[in-house]
Amino acid sequence: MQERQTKQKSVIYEALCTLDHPTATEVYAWLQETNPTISRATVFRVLAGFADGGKALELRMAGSDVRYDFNTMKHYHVHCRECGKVADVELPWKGRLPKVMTKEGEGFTVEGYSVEFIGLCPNCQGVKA
Amino acid sequence: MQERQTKQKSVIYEALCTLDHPTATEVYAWLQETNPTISRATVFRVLAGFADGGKALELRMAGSDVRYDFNTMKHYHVHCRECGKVADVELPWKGRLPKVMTKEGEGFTVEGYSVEFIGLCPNCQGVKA
DNA sequence: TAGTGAAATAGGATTGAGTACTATTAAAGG
DNA sequence: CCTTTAATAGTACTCAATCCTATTTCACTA
Repeated sequence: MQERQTKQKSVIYEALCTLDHPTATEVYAWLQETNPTISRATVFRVLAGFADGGKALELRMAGSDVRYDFNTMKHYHVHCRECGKVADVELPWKGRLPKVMTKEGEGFTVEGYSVEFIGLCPNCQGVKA
Repeated sequence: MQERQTKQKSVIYEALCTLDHPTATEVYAWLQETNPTISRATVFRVLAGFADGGKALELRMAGSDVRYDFNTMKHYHVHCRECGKVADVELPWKGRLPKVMTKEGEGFTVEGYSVEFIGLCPNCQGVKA
C-alpha cells in the first residue's frame, strides 16, 4: 500500500495548476478560503512529494522561496529580482552540459547546471526605477 | 562623512577572505573565537555592504543560504546539492545574453541570466550514494 | 460492509536565517 | 579634545520550513 490518494493532495494539485509558479505558502494561503483546516505542514509535504514523484518541478531560484511548477517539461524561467515572481521563458531547451565542463572545481562531481534569467516583473517595473 | 572604517569591517573582511564562500552565519561563527562581542546583525549588514559597494559578490544560489565571495571577478560556481558548499569553476566567463532572449515571458524585463553548476562536494560524495 | 493496519493529516512546537529597533559606542573632521 | 553622526551590540521579532505525535482516513481484505 503506497501513494495513498487523499482529498488534500487533490486540492493542493488544483491550487498548483491554478496559481502561477506558487510557493508552498501561497498555495496554503489560497486554500485557506476553501479548505481552512488544511495544515501548513501538509502543503509543504505534499508539494515536496509531487516534486519527488515527478508530478511537479521544484524551482529553487536564487534569492526566493521554493516554488513549484505543474509543468514538468524542462523549460527556462525568468524571475523577478524584486518580488521573486517567476514566469516561463519561450526558448528551446538546451539539455547538454558544455563539454569543457568535465573539468571539476576542487573535487566536486558536477552533475548538471541550471540557467535562470533575472529581470523585473510587470508589477515591479513600475515600482522601482 | 561616509563609509567609516571600523575594526568590525576589517575582521569580517579577513574572515571572508579566509573562509571559502562563507555564509554570514559561518563568518559570524568563525569570528566568535577571536571577536566574541561582534553582533550577528553587524555581520549580515557589513557583508551586504561589501556586496553593495563592490568589495564582494553576493551569491544567491538555488536552495542555499546567501554566500559571499571576496573575488569580485565574474566567474562560475558549482554548489553541492546536499550541503550547499560552493566552489569556483575554471571556465572562461561568457558575458553576453543569447540574442534570442529579447523575447520576454509575460511582460518581464529581462536584465540578465545566471548559470550555476550543481553537483556533490567531495565530502557529500562519500555520505550519499 | 465492517474491520484493521498503515499511511497521511492537523495543528502546535521548534528551528534557523535574516531583519528591525534602539540605546550606546567610536570614527574622523575640525 | 570635542562634536557629530555613522556604525555597532544586543535583543526582539518575522517567517519559511521542519519536527512531532495524537488522530484521522484511505485501501485492502474477510
